[in-house]
Formats: sequence, structure tokens, C-alpha cells
Amino acid sequence: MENVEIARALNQVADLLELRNENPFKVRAYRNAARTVEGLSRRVAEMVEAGEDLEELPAIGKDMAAYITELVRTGRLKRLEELEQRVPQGLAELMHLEGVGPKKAMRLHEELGVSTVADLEKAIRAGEVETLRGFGRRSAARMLQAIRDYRRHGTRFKLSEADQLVQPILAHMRNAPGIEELEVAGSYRRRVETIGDVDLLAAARKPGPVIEHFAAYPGATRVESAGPTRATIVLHNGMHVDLRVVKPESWGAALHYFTGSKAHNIKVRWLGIQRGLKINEYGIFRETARDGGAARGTAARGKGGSTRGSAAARKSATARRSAAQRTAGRAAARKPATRHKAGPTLPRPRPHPGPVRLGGAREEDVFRAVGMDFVPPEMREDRGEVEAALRHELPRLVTLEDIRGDLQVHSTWSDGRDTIEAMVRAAKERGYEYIAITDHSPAVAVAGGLRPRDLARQWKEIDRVARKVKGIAVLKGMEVDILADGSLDLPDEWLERLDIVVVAVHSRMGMPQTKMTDRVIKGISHPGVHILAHPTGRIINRREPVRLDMDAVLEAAAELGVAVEINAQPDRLDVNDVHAMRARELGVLIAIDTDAHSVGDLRYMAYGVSQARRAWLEKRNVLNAMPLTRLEKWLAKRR
DNA sequence: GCCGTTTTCGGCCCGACTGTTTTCAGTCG
Ligand SMILES: Nc1nc2c(ncn2[C@H]2C[C@H](O)[C@@H](COP(=O)(O)OP(=O)(O)OP(=O)(O)O)O2)c(=O)[nH]1
Ligand SMILES: [Mg+2]
Ligand SMILES: [Mg+2]
Ligand SMILES: [Zn+2]
Repeated sequence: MENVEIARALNQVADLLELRNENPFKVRAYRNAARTVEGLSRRVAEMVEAGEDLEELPAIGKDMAAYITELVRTGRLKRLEELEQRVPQGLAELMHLEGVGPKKAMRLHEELGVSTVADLEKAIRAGEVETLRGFGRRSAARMLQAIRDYRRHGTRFKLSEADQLVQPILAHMRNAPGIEELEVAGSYRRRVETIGDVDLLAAARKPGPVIEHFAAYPGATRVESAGPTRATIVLHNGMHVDLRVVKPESWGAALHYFTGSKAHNIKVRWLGIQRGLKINEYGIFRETARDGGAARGTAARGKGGSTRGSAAARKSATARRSAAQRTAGRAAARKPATRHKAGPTLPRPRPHPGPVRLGGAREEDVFRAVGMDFVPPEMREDRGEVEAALRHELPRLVTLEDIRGDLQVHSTWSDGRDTIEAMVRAAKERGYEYIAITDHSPAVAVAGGLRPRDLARQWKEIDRVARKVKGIAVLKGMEVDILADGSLDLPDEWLERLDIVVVAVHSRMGMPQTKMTDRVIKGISHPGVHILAHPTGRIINRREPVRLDMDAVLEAAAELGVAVEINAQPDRLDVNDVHAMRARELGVLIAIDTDAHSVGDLRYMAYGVSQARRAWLEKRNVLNAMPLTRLEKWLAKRR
């Protein structure tokens, strides 16, 4: 069983527990466990088989370890099956609709017999939903819209698509009245390979006009919501764009909040609580002693100030503090400027000094307040970066500037669109020290694979270009196909004469896992091989990864001294961040290659570097961050 | 259900927007 399948089962349990109105912290425990499994660089199944102690993993305790073991051993989970018996099929699906959560889903089912999205649509059209207590015409209309959205666009957007799409919005927002700062936050800033929505953050003294300007964006089909500090619009292609606006003094805290990830935020805020601090998107606050327990039941003091108090005060107060009180505080905080008779029992003027603001103008303020080093956005996934930052042991992540060359590039000799000379010149312009020309081998006939005698001619051309274009080394390479039996698609005498050999699977992608794993390991075991390219073959949103025991492949690569590629094509990003992280742990070098098929594609390097950073890679982990002389030595040593 | 420079019990992030409400639950970021 794969990690994603285990994670899916645990998430399903969480959804069903939520529908059954279980303790929200228990629900979260299942989601946290799922996240751990999904972000794990190793196969949990293998860990179980090896008898390793799963309870050492974060968010995995006695129960979760047992559930995971059961899943691995039997392929089933009794806990899940029991819940499926008790909760009607389809209700979990209803929760995927925007604006429909566990409570509404359950009520729709209990009061209208709705248990599928189709049922819900019928009920809305029949006018049944709007008659429900707490529902109405508007919410029914909203649900109808949510159903349309759900059916239209299920998948997430590629990061590169988001990059395109964001440009005109940024251009529009730069003209917003009074805007002082503007940045894309969320998963986009963390450079996640796919993006659910675009999260924009702006700073302005007066947020109102900025929100209005945003809502008037010509590319929007509708405004989903708009309040005094935030708004959501929907673009023609279905992409949602969130805007949050704060005052400049809150810029850093807001950027931290809106960059996420959610799990990272929760962990950092919890560290704050343990240090007597409250961290939110407005800043970092310390509550004075007199401001704690006594004042808390009363209504809020507006944004940021509506603090819940010191850890000690919190402890004594939370017990006697009802949920109603909590929400009352929040509701009053909603419109602090416009509500004159704020909370129910607010005794103004209060003599106490109120919470002390410790910072929040800069993002570093948040980290410093809890004793952490600054964490680069790409690492903020709660995959150990918080603990590493507390120990001051964060890696020094590789940067685009560290990259000295590109080791997988195609030309017109196979399926590339630009000549060797053009590719070399473009590489030189990027400041590279070297570039490898790696056209396809014969078996990849659809991509114009080169036969050995073509290769001989190509080398003459490479020599000619190398003489003509000074200041960059041009390596003679090939992207050699790993055939179905694991042998390489080029005779040894030719392999030996290449400067660099990149190997990859391009056919028979549907093999069962053990066969595919044997095939790839046999492929890289050939002594002439330097780099394993796009190991899973996945195309994001289009083609599933091949079934491969990545752990076994990476262990073999470590033993053989073969490098593994992060293919920087934005629809590949293969290996992904999680596997690249495992490679690093095993001491496998990573080659970040653009697999460019035109000079323009060379810029994809940035996408590869982003994924490398998400994998915690440093310069020394990256093959093509080596200077030429070291690279040449490494290439020769492999022989 | 997990977890422990404060704990093996009692905590678990914190705030905005909507709709329908007359005081806030639900959902989402
Ligand atoms: N503190 C806190 N912050 C949250 C919570 N939910 C979301 N955020 C923050 C962190 C997120 O990165 C950011 C944007 O929310 P999104 O739902 O758009 O998530 P994100 O962009 O990370 O992923 P996405 O690709 O959009 O699915 O808002 C939460 O429950 N608590
Ligand atoms: Mg987002
Ligand atoms: Mg968002
Ligand atoms: Zn290829």
C-alpha cells in the first residue's frame, strides 16, 4: 500500500468523524497523521514490514500506528468501514462543495434526505433547501453556484499556470489607491507544485479602496465575498483569488500568516502561546498581567488587541469560558470602528494598559519572537522546519544563482526546436559554465532519436559550436532510453565515448511495480550512467507516475553513485520534493535539469530549484551547482 | 488522538465573512 492511499484512508476517517460531530481535536489528529504519512519520503509499508516503530513519527501515536499497520497488512481499515456503515455514502462528497461543511451536510441529509450532490441540486431547485431553518434563498443560490464550480474544475492549477495568471492581476493591483506593499502568498509563495487558489496580500493605510479596486478587476466573473479586510473573486477559468489587506505595521505578521502553510502557522502560534505570546496576522502581542483573565470575558479591544491572554491566565480561564463568550468576543471585534456599543458588558475606559505589541511589521519579527531562525517560504510545511529553526539548524538552501549549468537539453537533432548553437549561446547568456546536449536515443523514434552514426555527426557539430562559442563547456551527452528489460538503448562502445549519460524510461510505463523497479535499477547499474532522469514519468494533471519503489531506486542510486534528476519542466517536476528530500537523506546527488526543448525552456531552471529548496537541498547536494572541474572529475569517476 | 524545558492530564491557532440571526453558528482563510 502506498503512502497516499494510507493518507487517504485516514483523511476519510477524519471526514466521517467530523460528520458525526466528533471532538474536533480528534478529527485533527487523523488529518495530522495523514499529513505525516503523505509527506514522508519513505514508504510506510516498508517501515512496517521492517518492524520499525511508527510511533516515532510525528502525529503518530499508539492508535494511528495500529491503523497504519492494519492498512499495510490487510489493505483494509475496520475503523473506516464501521464509520462508513454509520454515515450515509456521499455525505463526505457534499463537504467538498464550497460553503458546505459537516454540519450543513448532516442537516441536509437528516431533514431532506439529501446524500449526494445530485440530490442537493434537486432539493435546491424544488425550493426545499431554502425553507430549512438557518438556510434561505441566498444560501441556496450559493450552494447551486458551489455545485457548478465543483463540476467544472476539480483539479488544482500548475504552479506555472498560476505564474502566468497572476501577472495581470498584480499589474491591476499595483494601481490600487494607497497600496504600499503587494505580494502573492499562500502555496504560490511556498512554490508548491500545484496551487489551489491565488492568495494576494496587500498593505495600505486604508484597506477599503484597495478591496474595491480588487473587486472591480475586469478578469473576474464574480465576487465571491468582500468585507472590510478581505475579498475573494473568481476568474473566468475558475481560479479563485483571495485578497487580504492589512496596515503596513502588520505587513510581516500578515505575510507570515498568509504564506502558511496552515500546519506551520498552527505550530508557530502554539510556540507563541507557550511563551506567553499571541501571534495573529496583525502582529505579535504580549498581554500584561492585569489584562489577562478578568478582562477576557468582556468583549474585544479590536484587531490584534482582542487577545486571549497569557498562558497562565488562559489555563484558569478557558474552563469557565463558554464557547458563546468566545464568539461574542469575536463578533464584537468584527467591526470595531463602526460598532459603538461594542460588547455586551464592556466597561470602557479601562485603566489597564492592554496588550503590548511586540512587532509584526516584518516577517522576521514572528520568527524572532518564538526563538526561530527565518524559515524560507518553501520549507514552511511543518515537515520539521520549525524544530530545525529552533535549534538554529536550518539548511542553507540552494539558490538559482548557485546553478552553473544544465545537464539535460535537447536540440533540433532530435525533438528540440532550437539548434545546438542557439542552445549553447542561450546557456552562456544565463551565465552557465557548462551545458550538456542530450538528445534522444533511437528507441524514442517519435522524438527523433539519434542512431549511433547520427551521434558521430552530432559530435562534430558540437565541436564546431564549442570552438565558436567561447567561455562555456559543451558536454556530449544523450538521454538514453531504458528499454523494457532494463538494458540501455545504445551500445557500450558509444556510451563510453559520451561525456555524460542521462537515462530514463519512455515506454511501457504501465509495468507492475516490481518489474518497473527492477528495470530502472538495472538501467542505472550500467557503469556508464550518470543521471536518472524524470524517474516517475508523471505529467501533472495528465499522467500518473509509473509504479516504482522509489526507496529501492534511491538506495540503489546511492550505492552506485548515480545522480537523480529533478526535471524542472513545470508539468513534470520529477522527482518531486518529497522524493528529492529522501535522496538527500541517502546522500544521492540531485541534478536539476530543464530538459529544455527550446532556448526559452532554459528558464524552467527556477521551477526545479524551487522544488529542490522544498526538499531542503543545499548547494552541495546539487550536481549542477558544482564548478566545471569538479563536475568533470565526478563524471570521469563514474566510469 | 497526540503530546510533554509546564504537564502522563489537559491542553490543542486565531480571525474574517455570510446569512439569518436578535446574538451567532458555520465555514473558511
Ligand atoms: N492560522 C491559520 N492560517 C490559515 C488557516 N487556513 C489557511 N491559513 C493561511 C495559511 C495558508 O497558506 C493561507 C492561504 O490559505 P489557502 O487555503 O489558500 O491555502 P494554501 O494557499 O496554503 O494552499 P492551496 O494551494 O490554496 O490549497 O492562509 C488556518 O486554519 N489557520
Ligand atoms: Mg491558496
Ligand atoms: Mg486562499
Ligand atoms: Zn525524457
